[in-house]
Amino acid sequence: MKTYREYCALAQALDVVGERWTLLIVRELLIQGACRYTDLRNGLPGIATNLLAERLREMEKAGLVSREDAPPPVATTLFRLTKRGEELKPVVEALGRWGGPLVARPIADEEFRSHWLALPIELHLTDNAPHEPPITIEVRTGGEPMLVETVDGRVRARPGSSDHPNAVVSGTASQLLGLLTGKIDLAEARRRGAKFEGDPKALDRVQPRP
Amino acid sequence: MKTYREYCALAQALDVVGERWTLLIVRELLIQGACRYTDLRNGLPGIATNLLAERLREMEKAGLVSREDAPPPVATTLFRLTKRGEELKPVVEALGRWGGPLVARPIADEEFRSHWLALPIELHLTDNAPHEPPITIEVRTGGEPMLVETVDGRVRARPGSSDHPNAVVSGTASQLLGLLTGKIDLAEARRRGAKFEGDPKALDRVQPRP
DNA sequence: CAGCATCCGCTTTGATACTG
DNA sequence: CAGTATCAAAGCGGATGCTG
Repeated sequence: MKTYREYCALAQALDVVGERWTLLIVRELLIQGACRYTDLRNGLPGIATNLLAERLREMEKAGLVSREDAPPPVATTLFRLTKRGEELKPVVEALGRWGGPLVARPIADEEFRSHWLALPIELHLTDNAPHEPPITIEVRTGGEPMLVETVDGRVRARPGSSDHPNAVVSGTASQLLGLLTGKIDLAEARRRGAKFEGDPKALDRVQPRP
Repeated sequence: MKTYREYCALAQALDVVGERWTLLIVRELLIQGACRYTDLRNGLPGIATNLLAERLREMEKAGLVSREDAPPPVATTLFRLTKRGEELKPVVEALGRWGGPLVARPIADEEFRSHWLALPIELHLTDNAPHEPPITIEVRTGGEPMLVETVDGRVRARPGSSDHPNAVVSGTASQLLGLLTGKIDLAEARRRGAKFEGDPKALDRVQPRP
């Protein structure tokens, strides 16, 4: 990217992360941790492969990303955020918060990956009873299932499933997003076609209090 | 900008504000309030005039900016952030904070406008004695002077000068930035060529406490 | 198959000139 | 002052091919 050539922290930040795709690559690495090239491509529908390679090189040079060889038997390259790269989390969160209203609607003709739910979940959900025993909700939509867990008074989301979750929800991305962020209640979510099994109190536990 | 077509708040936010120049236009309007076209051009060195016009049109359509005719006798068009546009402040602050380390060095061959100091000043400075009478520091560098004031326990910065400031500092952008954000002390700033007149306690009042 | 590099057509940007 | 018009250069997207 052509630099703005301004002595201004904002402009210099944009010189580094303002190019197309860069912050979405950061999103993938924040959510998924260390990623293979192919994992990144799957999480970034529409990116041209040469652009992904170029961005990763630039981000490595800028100190945002490090490249490491996975130990045998995997023997593949892993990309990981550096400390400096992780520090972009507040930027991603601020943008995600601002963009929240833009996805408060049914999903249109857009791509979706279930692990993207991790962002709004960790942004909007809270543990309303941090001293109770932890709970787990399994969230199923589209591809891989996600686990929503209370831990240390925070709500965490990660790919995976559980043998004994307190509840299991499934539905479209917008149904689950609306339900989890408390924009709609369980009855409304069911009316719209979402499925919920297990303890409704688990949902109350993490939905943001109005 | 081509949209990412992802059902993700971050991607949708970037669809709106991710294009080149857009967040810098937001910076100008956040710092300066309502601006004429020419004011914006002056605060965005290097922008092509057709791009500025195009971005303003897009931002108006996206609901970030409104256009109003200034009352006589000025009779010019003013651009102003809408409520939705103002809500980008946390995004600009997060990026500015992340970019801070990138300008913790002498100014190189880069453009600088004194009003850009408002961002780091309001971001890093605090009123360390909110119950004392308010103070004012005049900051002179490059073009127009800036005023740094304590008000309601916060530190505010705006273009302008004062008849009886508690102190007046002048120097290069990097000297003033280093001094105000407490990265260097007064003696060091003077050693590097900055001038300071008035009450050194005014500086102590607002420099961030380590 | 994972991890790219190359090529090509299209879009966006930047610089300059010009206008009501 | 507040833009529009024009055009070259750079960036992007898509397809394809190469290498360990």
